[in-house]
Amino acid sequence: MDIQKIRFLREKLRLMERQMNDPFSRDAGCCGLTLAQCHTLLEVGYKKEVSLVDLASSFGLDTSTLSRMIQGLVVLGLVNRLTNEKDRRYVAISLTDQGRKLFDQIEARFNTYFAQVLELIPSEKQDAVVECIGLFSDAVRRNSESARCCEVGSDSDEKGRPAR
Amino acid sequence: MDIQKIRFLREKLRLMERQMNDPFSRDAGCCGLTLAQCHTLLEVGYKKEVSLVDLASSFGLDTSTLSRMIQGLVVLGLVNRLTNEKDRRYVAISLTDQGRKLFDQIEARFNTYFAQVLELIPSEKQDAVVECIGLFSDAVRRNSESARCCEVGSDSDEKGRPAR
DNA sequence: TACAATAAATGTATAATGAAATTAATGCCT
DNA sequence: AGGCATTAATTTCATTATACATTTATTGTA
Repeated sequence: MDIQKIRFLREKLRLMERQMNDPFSRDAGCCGLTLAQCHTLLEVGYKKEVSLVDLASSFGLDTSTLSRMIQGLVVLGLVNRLTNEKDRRYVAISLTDQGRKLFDQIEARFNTYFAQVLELIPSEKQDAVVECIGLFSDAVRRNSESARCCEVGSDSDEKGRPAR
Repeated sequence: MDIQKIRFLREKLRLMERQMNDPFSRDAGCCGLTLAQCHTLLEVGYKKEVSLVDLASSFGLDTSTLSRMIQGLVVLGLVNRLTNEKDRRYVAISLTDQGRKLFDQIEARFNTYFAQVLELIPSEKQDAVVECIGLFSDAVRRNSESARCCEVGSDSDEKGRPAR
C-alpha cells in the first residue's frame, strides 16, 4: 500500500486519538471521575461481575494497577468487591446502585458525543464510516494476536534504555 | 443514528485504541523511548522547528509538561533547544542529527506497523477504510472546535470532585 | 500432607501530567 | 522613555497511572 496513504492514515489516527479523549479527560467530562476510573467503571458495568485478572487482561494492565483503581471506586461507593465463595482467591467486582446510576450517565454522555460526531459526517457516508472503523479495529486486533509470537521487529539500535 | 451502531462504533474504537498503542509502549517498541517521548520526537521532526507553545497546543498539553519532556530529549541528545534571537522569549526546538536518525527509525516502524494492519483488510476495502478514518477524524476535530463554546452538556450530578 | 500455582493486595519506584509561581522578554500606551 | 500588561519558558509541587517485586491467602495436585 502507498506510503502516502499510510502517512495520511497515521496523521488522522493521531489527531483522532488526541481530540476524542479530550472532552472526557477534563472538567466534568467523566461525571467527576478521571478517564481511567471512567473506563474501569464502564468495563465493570459491561461485564456485570468481574475479577481483577479479568479486568487486567481486558485493559492489558497489571493486576496491581487494577487493584488500586478498584479500591478507589470502592471508596467512592461505586463498586462492590466481594469474595467469591466458590473460590476464595477471587473477588467479584460489580457496580453498586450508585455506580449503576453513574454508569448510565456516562454511557449516555459517550453515546451522545459519538452521535454528535457522526452527525458531522455526510449522512450517506455514516454507515460506511462505522463499518470501516470496525474493519480497521478488527485488523488491529488480528495483528496483535499474530504478532504475539514474532514481535514487531528488532532492527538494531535500542539506545540501551531499560524500556520500562 | 441507531444506538446499536453507536455502541458498535464505541466498542471498536475502544479496542482499537488499546491495541494500537501496545506494540509501541512496551519493550523496545519506540526504539528505547517511552511512548510520550516518542510522540514528542515525532512532532518535533514533523515541524522542523517548534516552540514549546506550539508543541503544547499540538498535543493539548500544558507547556510545563512539554518543557520537561523536551528537557529529557535534550539530555538524550535527540533535540536542540536554541533561543530564538528574533524574540528571545521563544526557544527553537529541533532534532539533532542523532534525533533525526531515531526519527527515521521510528517513522519506519510506525509505517511498517500500519501497513501490516492494512494488509489484514480485504484489499478492495483498504482505500475505503483509509478514507473513512479520515472522515471520522475530521468530524471529531470539527466537533471539538464547535464544542469549544457550548460545552459537552452539564446534565447535573457531578459528584463534587475537583475534576483535575 | 507438602508443594506448586493462582488471585489479590501491598510496597516501592517512575513517568506523565496540571496548576501555580517565577523569570525573562516583548509590546504598547501614555 | 518608563511603566505595565502580556507572553514564553521554566520550576516547584502535588497527583494519577502505571509496572515490578513481594507477600498473603487459597486452591489444586503429586
